[in-house]
Order: sequence, then C-alpha cells, then structure tokens
Amino acid sequence: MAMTLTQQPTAELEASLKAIASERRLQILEWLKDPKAHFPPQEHGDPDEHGACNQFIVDKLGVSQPAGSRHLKVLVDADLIIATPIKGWTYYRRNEEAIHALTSRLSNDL
Amino acid sequence: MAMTLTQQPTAELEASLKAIASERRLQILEWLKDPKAHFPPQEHGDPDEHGACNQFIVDKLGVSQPAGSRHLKVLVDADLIIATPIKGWTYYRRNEEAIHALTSRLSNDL
DNA sequence: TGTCTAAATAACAGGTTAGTTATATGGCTA
DNA sequence: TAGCCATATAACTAACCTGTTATTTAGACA
Repeated sequence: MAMTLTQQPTAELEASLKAIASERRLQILEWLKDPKAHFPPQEHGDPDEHGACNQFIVDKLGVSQPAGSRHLKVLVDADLIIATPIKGWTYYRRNEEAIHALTSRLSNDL
Repeated sequence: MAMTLTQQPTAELEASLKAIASERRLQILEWLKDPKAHFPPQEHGDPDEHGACNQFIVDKLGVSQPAGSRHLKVLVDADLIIATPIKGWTYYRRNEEAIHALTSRLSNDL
C-alpha cells in the first residue's frame, strides 16, 4: 500500500479540537448534517449543496449576530465547514472530508 | 442487537474535548501509551500496570509541579486517565475504554 | 449612483485557562 | 511520633474565550 498520509502537526490537531470543544459549535455541525430539516426554506443557495445561511444559524443559536458569526468563523478557520457567499448571503456546509480526517486521526492516534 | 448505549449528554462531550484540546495533554496521553519507552525506570508501580508517576510526567512536560499536576487532574476529571497512589507516589495510566468510547462517539456523531 | 442589508470588525466586560511562586497536606519511613 | 517528600491547594497574573453593542464594509439592486 505505502499510504503516505503526511500527518498534520499536533498544533493543528489541537486547533481542530478547540474548534469542536464547544456545545454551540457541536450544535452547528449537527444542524448542518441536514439543513433542510433544521432551517427554514431559503431563496438562494440549495441547502443540500451550499448549506444554511448565516442568519438562520445565528438565529437558531440564540446569540447576537457577531457572536454567531464568530462561531462560524472558528469552524471555517479549522476547515470543518465551508462558506459560500451568494448574492449577499453566506451559506455554510460541513466539510465532510476534513471532519472524517479528524475523527480518523483521533481513532488512530488518540 | 438492540444495543442501548445511553449516550452521554453533549455537555460531557464538550468537557472531554476540552480536556484533549491541549498540546500538553495530548502529549501526556501519547507518552502514556508506552510509559517504559518514555520515562525512567521507577521503583514502585509497574509501568505497564499503573503507568508513569506524577514527577516524571511533570519533569518531561517542563512546567512547574502545580501546572503539571493540574494538567493531569484535567485528564483524570475527564476520566481519560486513571490515577493510582502507591507509597506516596501517584501513577497515571490511560483509560483505554473511555478513550475508545470518545473516539467512537466522535466517529459516529461528529 | 445611491441605498439597503448581510456579514465582518471594533471595542469592551466577565469568565476561564495556564502559567508562576509559596504554602499546606498527608502518607511513608526512620 | 517526628520528619520528609510527593502532591495538592492558594493566590496571583497574563492571555484567551465568549458574549455584548456599535460601527464598518461590501455586494445587490433599484
């Protein structure tokens, strides 16, 4: 096989873990598994393709707009969700590859 | 089958994640995979059975004694390592069951 | 071009984390 | 039982996190 998976350094693992070590952000990731089930219908941006929009997520979190946006930014910075701006709104979806890479590494290395 | 794994609440998952979201504590868990390979020989407490003693871990971390002990306490409180006091020393080993339960849950739920 | 609005940034407060040094605790051991 | 030594606790500081309100930015569109 000779799979040469160059492993990210421990510092990046720590960053990913800090990103998910938050009830709010775990909740966001959970909601984004099925945006149509958890958020109202939206005009632009197919929920299945692009995810849910910033406002819906912020509202559902029940925090202020800047607080919600910052939680989303933490997840984006950790590469666990992907942002897509469309016509003035920003949609967020899970980065399933990165999430799987993280859980795999934890299963193997922790 | 009917496996009724009563799932711990999200708050506890957050606590476990916070416990491992630290380079220092990830390092400790890594060392404890093979105490004999990472720490000097110790008089009491079989490394394979009880793990490595507080002092060795603190020394290897390179922080003060209270700082090191507190990192260990965080991992103990999260049930990820197990403390065994023997003749005045305290030995720490990995709680493989709990660690596996955590990585399993993350693989399934994240 | 000018306005509207979603999202980002700034500035601040309160709580938590991680480090320090100093001190207390408590079980061995002589 | 007296002292010692490993560990825990206390007290403090600096940095970080999460929330707030106010303001800025920038794309859409009329």
